[in-house]
Amino acid sequence: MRLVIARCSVDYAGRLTAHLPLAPRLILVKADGSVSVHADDRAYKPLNWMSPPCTLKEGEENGVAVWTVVNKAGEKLIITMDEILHDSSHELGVDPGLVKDGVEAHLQELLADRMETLGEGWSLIRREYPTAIGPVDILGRDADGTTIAVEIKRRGEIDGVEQLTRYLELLNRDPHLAPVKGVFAAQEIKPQARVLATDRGIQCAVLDYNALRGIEDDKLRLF
Amino acid sequence: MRLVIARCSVDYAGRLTAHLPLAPRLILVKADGSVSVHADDRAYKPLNWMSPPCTLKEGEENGVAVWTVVNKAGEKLIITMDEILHDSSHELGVDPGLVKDGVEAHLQELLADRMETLGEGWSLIRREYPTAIGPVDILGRDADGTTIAVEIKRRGEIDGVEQLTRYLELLNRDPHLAPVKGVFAAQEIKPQARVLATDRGIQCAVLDYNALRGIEDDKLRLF
DNA sequence: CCGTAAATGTCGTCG
DNA sequence: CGACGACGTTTACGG
Repeated sequence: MRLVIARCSVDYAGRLTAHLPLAPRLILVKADGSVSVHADDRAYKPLNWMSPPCTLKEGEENGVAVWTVVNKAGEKLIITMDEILHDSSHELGVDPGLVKDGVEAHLQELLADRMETLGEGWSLIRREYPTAIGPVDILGRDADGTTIAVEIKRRGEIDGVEQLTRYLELLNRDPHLAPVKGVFAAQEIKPQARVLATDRGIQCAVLDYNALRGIEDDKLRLF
Repeated sequence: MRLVIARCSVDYAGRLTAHLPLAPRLILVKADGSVSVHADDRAYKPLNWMSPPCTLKEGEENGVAVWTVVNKAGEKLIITMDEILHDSSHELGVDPGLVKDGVEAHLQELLADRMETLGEGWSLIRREYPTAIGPVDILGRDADGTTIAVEIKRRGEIDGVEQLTRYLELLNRDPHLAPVKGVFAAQEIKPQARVLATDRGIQCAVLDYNALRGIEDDKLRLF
Protein backbone atom coordinates (compact mmCIF):
# COMPACT_ATOMS: atom_id res chain seq x y z
CA MET A 1 0.00 0.00 0.00
CA ARG A 2 1.40 3.34 -1.10
CA LEU A 3 0.11 6.56 0.43
CA VAL A 4 0.67 9.79 -1.46
CA ILE A 5 -0.56 13.20 -0.41
CA ALA A 6 -0.26 15.61 -3.33
CA ARG A 7 -1.66 18.75 -4.86
CA CYS A 8 -3.11 17.18 -7.96
CA SER A 9 -5.65 17.45 -10.72
CA VAL A 10 -7.44 14.33 -11.95
CA ASP A 11 -9.16 13.35 -15.18
CA TYR A 12 -11.27 10.25 -15.73
CA ALA A 13 -12.43 9.12 -19.14
CA GLY A 14 -14.45 5.94 -19.28
CA ARG A 15 -18.10 5.28 -18.59
CA LEU A 16 -18.33 9.05 -18.20
CA THR A 17 -15.84 11.86 -18.25
CA ALA A 18 -14.99 13.69 -15.04
CA HIS A 19 -12.47 16.29 -13.98
CA LEU A 20 -11.07 17.33 -10.60
CA PRO A 21 -9.36 20.73 -10.42
CA LEU A 22 -5.99 21.19 -8.69
CA ALA A 23 -6.19 20.62 -4.91
CA PRO A 24 -4.48 18.62 -2.17
CA ARG A 25 -5.74 15.02 -1.97
CA LEU A 26 -4.83 11.53 -0.81
CA ILE A 27 -3.90 9.00 -3.48
CA LEU A 28 -3.95 5.31 -2.54
CA VAL A 29 -2.13 2.71 -4.58
CA LYS A 30 -2.95 -0.79 -3.37
CA ALA A 31 -1.11 -4.09 -3.81
CA ASP A 32 -3.64 -5.26 -6.42
CA GLY A 33 -2.73 -2.25 -8.59
CA SER A 34 -5.93 -0.34 -7.89
CA VAL A 35 -5.77 3.43 -7.45
CA SER A 36 -8.15 5.73 -5.61
CA VAL A 37 -8.22 9.49 -4.98
CA HIS A 38 -9.73 10.73 -1.70
CA ALA A 39 -10.76 14.17 -0.46
CA ASP A 40 -10.81 14.97 3.25
CA ASP A 41 -14.47 13.95 3.65
CA ARG A 42 -16.78 11.00 3.10
CA ALA A 43 -15.62 7.62 4.42
CA TYR A 44 -17.10 5.42 1.77
CA LYS A 45 -16.65 6.78 -1.72
CA PRO A 46 -13.44 8.03 -3.33
CA LEU A 47 -13.56 11.09 -5.59
CA ASN A 48 -12.06 9.05 -8.40
CA TRP A 49 -10.79 5.52 -8.66
CA MET A 50 -9.75 2.69 -10.94
CA SER A 51 -10.69 -0.82 -9.90
CA PRO A 52 -8.39 -3.78 -10.48
CA PRO A 53 -7.26 -5.23 -12.77
CA CYS A 54 -5.53 -2.14 -14.10
CA THR A 55 -2.01 -0.87 -14.76
CA LEU A 56 -0.33 2.25 -13.42
CA LYS A 57 2.31 4.09 -15.44
CA GLU A 58 4.28 6.78 -13.62
CA GLY A 59 5.42 9.42 -16.08
CA GLU A 60 6.56 13.03 -16.09
CA GLU A 61 5.60 16.11 -18.08
CA ASN A 62 7.23 19.53 -17.74
CA GLY A 63 8.74 18.53 -14.41
CA VAL A 64 5.48 17.36 -12.80
CA ALA A 65 4.59 13.72 -12.11
CA VAL A 66 1.76 12.37 -14.29
CA TRP A 67 0.27 9.00 -13.43
CA THR A 68 -1.82 7.18 -15.98
CA VAL A 69 -4.01 4.27 -14.91
CA VAL A 70 -5.78 2.18 -17.54
CA ASN A 71 -7.89 -0.98 -17.50
CA LYS A 72 -8.79 -3.53 -20.15
CA ALA A 73 -12.01 -1.70 -21.09
CA GLY A 74 -9.91 1.30 -22.08
CA GLU A 75 -11.06 3.45 -19.17
CA LYS A 76 -8.39 5.92 -18.17
CA LEU A 77 -7.51 7.81 -15.00
CA ILE A 78 -4.90 10.55 -15.25
CA ILE A 79 -3.44 12.12 -12.12
CA THR A 80 -1.22 15.19 -12.50
CA MET A 81 0.74 15.95 -9.32
CA ASP A 82 2.05 19.50 -9.10
CA GLU A 83 3.42 18.99 -5.61
CA ILE A 84 4.00 15.86 -3.54
CA LEU A 85 3.51 16.45 0.20
CA HIS A 86 3.90 12.91 1.47
CA ASP A 87 4.86 9.56 -0.02
CA SER A 88 5.20 6.33 1.96
CA SER A 89 4.84 2.61 1.28
CA HIS A 90 3.75 -0.16 3.65
CA GLU A 91 3.62 -3.95 3.50
CA LEU A 92 0.25 -5.17 4.71
CA GLY A 93 -0.12 -8.70 3.36
CA VAL A 94 -3.38 -10.41 2.41
CA ASP A 95 -6.36 -9.56 4.60
CA PRO A 96 -8.00 -12.49 6.42
CA GLY A 97 -11.40 -11.11 5.40
CA LEU A 98 -14.55 -10.34 7.30
CA VAL A 99 -17.39 -12.25 8.92
CA LYS A 100 -20.95 -11.04 8.43
CA ASP A 101 -24.24 -11.82 10.09
CA GLY A 102 -27.80 -10.59 9.70
CA VAL A 103 -28.27 -10.29 5.95
CA GLU A 104 -31.11 -11.48 3.77
CA ALA A 105 -29.73 -15.00 3.36
CA HIS A 106 -29.85 -15.47 7.12
CA LEU A 107 -33.37 -14.08 7.38
CA GLN A 108 -34.41 -16.56 4.70
CA GLU A 109 -32.93 -19.53 6.61
CA LEU A 110 -34.58 -18.45 9.83
CA LEU A 111 -37.99 -17.87 8.28
CA ALA A 112 -37.87 -21.13 6.31
CA ASP A 113 -37.35 -22.95 9.62
CA ARG A 114 -40.28 -21.12 11.18
CA MET A 115 -43.00 -20.89 8.58
CA GLU A 116 -45.59 -21.11 11.35
CA THR A 117 -44.63 -17.59 12.42
CA LEU A 118 -46.29 -16.37 9.20
CA GLY A 119 -49.49 -18.23 10.00
CA GLU A 120 -50.94 -21.14 11.90
CA GLY A 121 -50.33 -24.40 10.04
CA TRP A 122 -48.14 -22.85 7.34
CA SER A 123 -45.38 -25.07 5.97
CA LEU A 124 -42.33 -24.92 3.73
CA ILE A 125 -42.27 -26.38 0.23
CA ARG A 126 -38.74 -25.17 -0.54
CA ARG A 127 -36.34 -22.24 -0.40
CA GLU A 128 -34.98 -20.66 -3.59
CA TYR A 129 -37.77 -22.19 -5.68
CA PRO A 130 -36.49 -21.87 -9.25
CA THR A 131 -38.48 -20.11 -11.98
CA ALA A 132 -37.61 -18.85 -15.45
CA ILE A 133 -37.16 -15.31 -14.13
CA GLY A 134 -35.20 -16.22 -11.01
CA PRO A 135 -35.61 -18.08 -7.73
CA VAL A 136 -38.52 -17.35 -5.39
CA ASP A 137 -37.13 -16.86 -1.87
CA ILE A 138 -39.59 -19.21 -0.18
CA LEU A 139 -42.44 -21.31 -1.56
CA GLY A 140 -44.82 -22.71 1.04
CA ARG A 141 -48.39 -23.68 1.86
CA ASP A 142 -50.91 -22.17 4.22
CA ALA A 143 -53.27 -24.18 6.44
CA ASP A 144 -55.74 -24.59 3.55
CA GLY A 145 -53.04 -25.95 1.24
CA THR A 146 -52.93 -22.75 -0.83
CA THR A 147 -49.51 -22.09 -2.33
CA ILE A 148 -47.64 -19.12 -0.83
CA ALA A 149 -44.74 -17.24 -2.43
CA VAL A 150 -42.65 -15.24 0.05
CA GLU A 151 -40.26 -12.48 -0.98
CA ILE A 152 -37.81 -11.51 1.77
CA LYS A 153 -35.97 -8.20 2.04
CA ARG A 154 -34.09 -6.47 4.81
CA ARG A 155 -35.79 -3.23 3.80
CA GLY A 156 -39.03 -3.63 1.91
CA GLU A 157 -39.34 -1.10 -0.91
CA ILE A 158 -41.30 -0.81 -4.12
CA ASP A 159 -38.92 -2.82 -6.30
CA GLY A 160 -39.29 -5.77 -3.94
CA VAL A 161 -43.06 -5.68 -4.44
CA GLU A 162 -42.52 -5.50 -8.21
CA GLN A 163 -40.22 -8.51 -8.04
CA LEU A 164 -42.77 -10.55 -6.06
CA THR A 165 -45.52 -9.46 -8.46
CA ARG A 166 -43.57 -10.86 -11.41
CA TYR A 167 -43.06 -14.16 -9.59
CA LEU A 168 -46.75 -14.39 -8.72
CA GLU A 169 -47.77 -13.69 -12.31
CA LEU A 170 -45.54 -16.52 -13.49
CA LEU A 171 -46.39 -18.99 -10.71
CA ASN A 172 -50.10 -18.47 -11.25
CA ARG A 173 -49.73 -19.72 -14.82
CA ASP A 174 -48.70 -23.12 -13.43
CA PRO A 175 -51.92 -25.12 -12.88
CA HIS A 176 -50.15 -27.34 -10.31
CA LEU A 177 -49.46 -24.33 -8.11
CA ALA A 178 -52.27 -21.84 -8.84
CA PRO A 179 -53.74 -20.02 -7.07
CA VAL A 180 -50.58 -18.62 -5.49
CA LYS A 181 -50.79 -15.96 -2.78
CA GLY A 182 -47.93 -13.54 -2.07
CA VAL A 183 -46.32 -12.49 1.19
CA PHE A 184 -43.87 -9.58 1.32
CA ALA A 185 -41.65 -10.04 4.38
CA ALA A 186 -39.04 -7.56 5.60
CA GLN A 187 -37.51 -6.13 8.75
CA GLU A 188 -38.91 -2.78 7.68
CA ILE A 189 -41.57 -2.00 5.07
CA LYS A 190 -41.72 1.46 3.48
CA PRO A 191 -45.19 3.06 3.32
CA GLN A 192 -45.32 3.24 -0.48
CA ALA A 193 -44.26 -0.39 -0.75
CA ARG A 194 -46.99 -1.37 1.69
CA VAL A 195 -49.59 0.58 -0.29
CA LEU A 196 -48.54 -1.04 -3.56
CA ALA A 197 -48.45 -4.53 -2.02
CA THR A 198 -51.87 -4.13 -0.40
CA ASP A 199 -53.30 -2.78 -3.65
CA ARG A 200 -52.12 -5.97 -5.35
CA GLY A 201 -53.49 -8.29 -2.68
CA ILE A 202 -50.06 -9.07 -1.30
CA GLN A 203 -49.82 -9.59 2.45
CA CYS A 204 -47.09 -7.72 4.33
CA ALA A 205 -45.14 -9.23 7.23
CA VAL A 206 -42.69 -7.31 9.39
CA LEU A 207 -39.91 -9.63 10.58
CA ASP A 208 -38.27 -9.32 13.97
CA TYR A 209 -34.73 -10.56 13.45
CA ASN A 210 -34.00 -11.11 17.13
CA ALA A 211 -37.31 -12.88 17.62
CA LEU A 212 -36.61 -15.18 14.69
CA ARG A 213 -33.22 -15.96 16.16
CA GLY A 214 -35.05 -16.88 19.34
CA ILE A 215 -33.06 -14.41 21.42
CA GLU A 216 -36.18 -12.66 22.52
CA ASP A 217 -39.69 -13.91 21.92
CA ASP A 218 -41.36 -15.60 19.00
CA LYS A 219 -43.63 -12.77 18.02
CA LEU A 220 -44.07 -11.76 14.41
CA ARG A 221 -46.37 -8.88 13.63
CA LEU A 222 -48.69 -9.53 10.70
CA PHE A 223 -50.58 -6.81 8.84
CA MET B 1 -6.77 13.72 7.19
CA ARG B 2 -5.05 11.27 9.49
CA LEU B 3 -3.38 8.15 8.10
CA VAL B 4 -2.74 5.26 10.47
CA ILE B 5 -1.25 1.93 9.52
CA ALA B 6 -1.80 -0.56 12.32
CA ARG B 7 -2.16 -4.23 13.15
CA CYS B 8 -5.76 -4.11 14.24
CA SER B 9 -8.96 -6.02 14.72
CA VAL B 10 -12.28 -4.38 13.94
CA ASP B 11 -15.85 -4.96 15.06
CA TYR B 12 -18.94 -3.36 13.57
CA ALA B 13 -22.36 -3.57 15.16
CA GLY B 14 -25.19 -1.80 13.40
CA ARG B 15 -27.28 -2.81 10.44
CA LEU B 16 -25.36 -6.08 10.63
CA THR B 17 -22.57 -7.36 12.83
CA ALA B 18 -19.16 -7.96 11.31
CA HIS B 19 -15.73 -8.82 12.63
CA LEU B 20 -12.26 -8.40 11.17
CA PRO B 21 -9.51 -10.53 12.73
CA LEU B 22 -6.12 -9.05 13.69
CA ALA B 23 -4.11 -7.94 10.63
CA PRO B 24 -2.23 -4.90 9.31
CA ARG B 25 -4.57 -2.34 7.70
CA LEU B 26 -4.89 1.33 6.79
CA ILE B 27 -7.20 3.46 8.93
CA LEU B 28 -8.34 6.82 7.51
CA VAL B 29 -9.73 9.56 9.72
CA LYS B 30 -11.09 12.42 7.66
CA ALA B 31 -11.78 16.04 8.54
CA ASP B 32 -15.54 15.43 8.67
CA GLY B 33 -14.96 12.83 11.42
CA SER B 34 -15.60 9.82 9.21
CA VAL B 35 -13.47 6.71 9.67
CA SER B 36 -12.68 3.95 7.19
CA VAL B 37 -10.58 0.79 7.35
CA HIS B 38 -8.84 -0.38 4.18
CA ALA B 39 -7.09 -3.62 3.24
CA ASP B 40 -4.38 -3.67 0.59
CA ASP B 41 -6.83 -4.40 -2.23
CA ARG B 42 -9.99 -3.00 -3.84
CA ALA B 43 -10.00 0.68 -4.76
CA TYR B 44 -13.61 1.49 -4.09
CA LYS B 45 -14.95 -0.11 -0.95
CA PRO B 46 -13.44 -0.01 2.54
CA LEU B 47 -13.51 -3.18 4.68
CA ASN B 48 -15.37 -1.23 7.32
CA TRP B 49 -16.36 2.38 7.75
CA MET B 50 -18.49 4.90 9.61
CA SER B 51 -20.03 7.69 7.60
CA PRO B 52 -20.37 11.21 8.98
CA PRO B 53 -21.81 12.54 11.15
CA CYS B 54 -20.16 10.38 13.80
CA THR B 55 -17.85 10.75 16.76
CA LEU B 56 -14.49 9.07 17.38
CA LYS B 57 -13.33 8.31 20.91
CA GLU B 58 -9.69 7.25 21.31
CA GLY B 59 -9.33 5.02 24.36
CA GLU B 60 -6.98 2.41 25.73
CA GLU B 61 -7.42 -1.08 27.16
CA ASN B 62 -4.62 -3.22 28.57
CA GLY B 63 -2.03 -1.03 26.90
CA VAL B 64 -3.50 -1.20 23.38
CA ALA B 65 -5.32 1.66 21.64
CA VAL B 66 -9.06 1.12 21.21
CA TRP B 67 -11.00 3.51 19.00
CA THR B 68 -14.76 3.64 19.23
CA VAL B 69 -16.75 5.35 16.49
CA VAL B 70 -20.51 5.84 16.94
CA ASN B 71 -23.24 7.61 14.99
CA LYS B 72 -26.69 8.88 15.91
CA ALA B 73 -28.42 5.65 14.88
CA GLY B 74 -26.34 3.83 17.51
CA GLU B 75 -24.19 2.00 15.00
CA LYS B 76 -20.76 1.27 16.41
CA LEU B 77 -17.32 0.64 14.96
CA ILE B 78 -14.59 -0.56 17.31
CA ILE B 79 -10.95 -0.65 16.21
CA THR B 80 -8.41 -2.36 18.46
CA MET B 81 -4.85 -1.50 17.49
CA ASP B 82 -2.25 -3.94 18.82
CA GLU B 83 0.59 -2.22 16.99
CA ILE B 84 0.82 1.13 15.24
CA LEU B 85 3.17 1.10 12.25
CA HIS B 86 2.56 4.60 10.91
CA ASP B 87 0.64 7.66 12.03
CA SER B 88 0.61 10.98 10.16
CA SER B 89 -1.76 13.91 9.75
CA HIS B 90 -2.20 16.27 6.80
CA GLU B 91 -4.13 19.45 6.12
CA LEU B 92 -6.02 19.17 2.84
CA GLY B 93 -8.74 21.80 2.96
CA VAL B 94 -12.13 21.59 1.25
CA ASP B 95 -12.15 19.89 -2.13
CA PRO B 96 -13.40 21.98 -5.07
CA GLY B 97 -15.44 18.96 -6.20
CA LEU B 98 -15.73 17.17 -9.47
CA VAL B 99 -17.31 17.90 -12.81
CA LYS B 100 -19.17 15.08 -14.55
CA ASP B 101 -20.40 14.56 -18.07
CA GLY B 102 -22.26 11.72 -19.72
CA VAL B 103 -24.73 10.76 -17.01
CA GLU B 104 -28.50 10.33 -17.37
CA ALA B 105 -29.28 14.04 -16.93
CA HIS B 106 -27.10 14.83 -19.90
CA LEU B 107 -28.67 12.11 -22.06
CA GLN B 108 -32.06 13.58 -21.20
CA GLU B 109 -31.07 17.09 -22.35
CA LEU B 110 -29.65 15.77 -25.59
CA LEU B 111 -32.65 13.59 -26.40
CA ALA B 112 -35.14 16.35 -25.54
CA ASP B 113 -33.40 18.54 -28.12
CA ARG B 114 -33.59 15.78 -30.72
CA MET B 115 -36.96 14.09 -30.35
CA GLU B 116 -36.97 13.45 -34.08
CA THR B 117 -34.26 10.84 -33.57
CA LEU B 118 -36.93 8.69 -31.87
CA GLY B 119 -39.24 9.01 -34.86
CA GLU B 120 -40.15 11.19 -37.84
CA GLY B 121 -42.22 14.15 -36.72
CA TRP B 122 -41.90 13.47 -32.98
CA SER B 123 -41.86 16.52 -30.73
CA LEU B 124 -41.23 17.48 -27.12
CA ILE B 125 -44.00 18.48 -24.71
CA ARG B 126 -41.68 18.86 -21.72
CA ARG B 127 -38.84 17.32 -19.73
CA GLU B 128 -39.34 16.16 -16.12
CA TYR B 129 -43.12 16.12 -16.57
CA PRO B 130 -44.45 16.04 -13.00
CA THR B 131 -46.79 13.31 -11.74
CA ALA B 132 -47.94 12.24 -8.28
CA ILE B 133 -45.39 9.42 -8.24
CA GLY B 134 -42.47 11.39 -9.64
CA PRO B 135 -41.37 13.18 -12.81
CA VAL B 136 -41.51 11.49 -16.21
CA ASP B 137 -38.14 12.00 -17.95
CA ILE B 138 -39.64 13.18 -21.23
CA LEU B 139 -43.24 13.68 -22.38
CA GLY B 140 -43.69 14.15 -26.12
CA ARG B 141 -45.92 13.53 -29.12
CA ASP B 142 -45.46 11.32 -32.15
CA ALA B 143 -46.40 12.34 -35.72
CA ASP B 144 -50.05 11.30 -35.09
CA GLY B 145 -50.25 13.44 -31.97
CA THR B 146 -50.24 10.43 -29.64
CA THR B 147 -48.68 11.20 -26.25
CA ILE B 148 -45.33 9.52 -25.64
CA ALA B 149 -43.68 8.96 -22.25
CA VAL B 150 -39.93 8.35 -22.44
CA GLU B 151 -37.90 6.83 -19.60
CA ILE B 152 -34.16 7.32 -20.00
CA LYS B 153 -31.44 5.21 -18.42
CA ARG B 154 -27.75 4.85 -19.00
CA ARG B 155 -28.18 1.10 -18.58
CA GLY B 156 -31.69 -0.21 -19.16
CA GLU B 157 -32.66 -2.89 -16.65
CA ILE B 158 -35.89 -4.33 -15.33
CA ASP B 159 -36.52 -1.75 -12.64
CA GLY B 160 -36.44 0.98 -15.29
CA VAL B 161 -39.23 -0.79 -17.20
CA GLU B 162 -41.21 -1.09 -13.95
CA GLN B 163 -40.73 2.61 -13.33
CA LEU B 164 -42.00 3.51 -16.81
CA THR B 165 -44.91 1.08 -16.41
CA ARG B 166 -46.03 2.88 -13.23
CA TYR B 167 -45.89 6.23 -15.03
CA LEU B 168 -47.85 4.90 -18.01
CA GLU B 169 -50.53 3.46 -15.74
CA LEU B 170 -50.97 6.86 -14.11
CA LEU B 171 -50.74 8.98 -17.27
CA ASN B 172 -53.32 6.81 -19.02
CA ARG B 173 -55.85 7.72 -16.34
CA ASP B 174 -55.64 11.35 -17.55
CA PRO B 175 -58.21 11.77 -20.36
CA HIS B 176 -56.30 14.78 -21.72
CA LEU B 177 -53.23 12.64 -22.32
CA ALA B 178 -54.55 9.10 -22.92
CA PRO B 179 -53.68 7.00 -24.77
CA VAL B 180 -50.01 7.32 -23.78
CA LYS B 181 -47.38 5.11 -25.37
CA GLY B 182 -44.09 4.28 -23.67
CA VAL B 183 -40.53 4.39 -24.95
CA PHE B 184 -37.67 2.88 -22.94
CA ALA B 185 -34.44 4.60 -24.03
CA ALA B 186 -30.96 3.64 -22.86
CA GLN B 187 -27.38 3.38 -24.03
CA GLU B 188 -27.63 -0.33 -23.33
CA ILE B 189 -30.73 -2.48 -22.77
CA LYS B 190 -30.45 -5.79 -20.91
CA PRO B 191 -32.24 -8.80 -22.48
CA GLN B 192 -34.71 -9.32 -19.61
CA ALA B 193 -35.58 -5.63 -19.61
CA ARG B 194 -36.22 -5.74 -23.35
CA VAL B 195 -38.42 -8.84 -23.02
CA LEU B 196 -40.46 -7.25 -20.24
CA ALA B 197 -40.80 -3.94 -22.11
CA THR B 198 -41.85 -5.62 -25.33
CA ASP B 199 -44.35 -7.81 -23.46
CA ARG B 200 -45.93 -4.63 -22.13
CA GLY B 201 -46.05 -2.88 -25.49
CA ILE B 202 -43.21 -0.54 -24.59
CA GLN B 203 -40.89 0.40 -27.43
CA CYS B 204 -37.14 0.12 -26.79
CA ALA B 205 -34.60 2.62 -28.15
CA VAL B 206 -30.85 2.23 -27.91
CA LEU B 207 -29.20 5.63 -27.61
CA ASP B 208 -25.83 6.45 -29.11
CA TYR B 209 -24.31 9.06 -26.82
CA ASN B 210 -21.71 10.24 -29.30
CA ALA B 211 -24.30 10.44 -32.07
CA LEU B 212 -26.61 12.49 -29.86
CA ARG B 213 -23.78 14.85 -29.07
CA GLY B 214 -23.33 15.19 -32.82
CA ILE B 215 -19.70 14.12 -32.69
CA GLU B 216 -20.40 11.31 -35.06
CA ASP B 217 -23.62 10.83 -37.00
CA ASP B 218 -27.25 11.27 -36.09
CA LYS B 219 -28.26 7.62 -36.20
CA LEU B 220 -30.44 6.12 -33.51
CA ARG B 221 -31.30 2.47 -33.70
CA LEU B 222 -34.92 1.64 -32.96
CA PHE B 223 -36.22 -1.84 -32.18
C1' DC C 1 -36.47 14.71 7.70
C1' DC C 2 -38.62 11.23 4.52
C1' DG C 3 -38.85 9.14 0.04
C1' DT C 4 -37.31 8.19 -4.47
C1' DA C 5 -34.08 7.61 -8.16
C1' DA C 6 -29.12 7.47 -9.83
C1' DA C 7 -24.52 5.45 -9.59
C1' DT C 8 -17.92 5.29 -13.22
C1' DG C 9 -22.34 2.11 -8.21
C1' DT C 10 -19.49 -2.54 -6.40
C1' DC C 11 -19.72 -7.32 -5.24
C1' DG C 12 -21.13 -12.06 -5.11
C1' DT C 13 -23.33 -16.00 -7.50
C1' DC C 14 -24.99 -18.71 -10.89
C1' DG C 15 -26.04 -19.93 -15.67
C1' DC D 1 -18.10 -14.11 -19.43
C1' DG D 2 -22.78 -12.05 -18.93
C1' DA D 3 -26.94 -11.43 -16.38
C1' DC D 4 -29.13 -10.57 -11.94
C1' DG D 5 -29.97 -9.30 -7.31
C1' DA D 6 -28.06 -7.72 -2.74
C1' DC D 7 -25.67 -4.10 -0.45
C1' DG D 8 -24.23 -1.74 6.53
C1' DT D 9 -25.40 0.02 -0.71
C1' DT D 10 -24.03 5.56 -0.74
C1' DT D 11 -25.32 9.82 -2.60
C1' DA D 12 -27.96 13.52 -4.53
C1' DC D 13 -32.35 15.79 -5.00
C1' DG D 14 -37.46 17.20 -3.86
C1' DG D 15 -41.37 17.79 -1.04
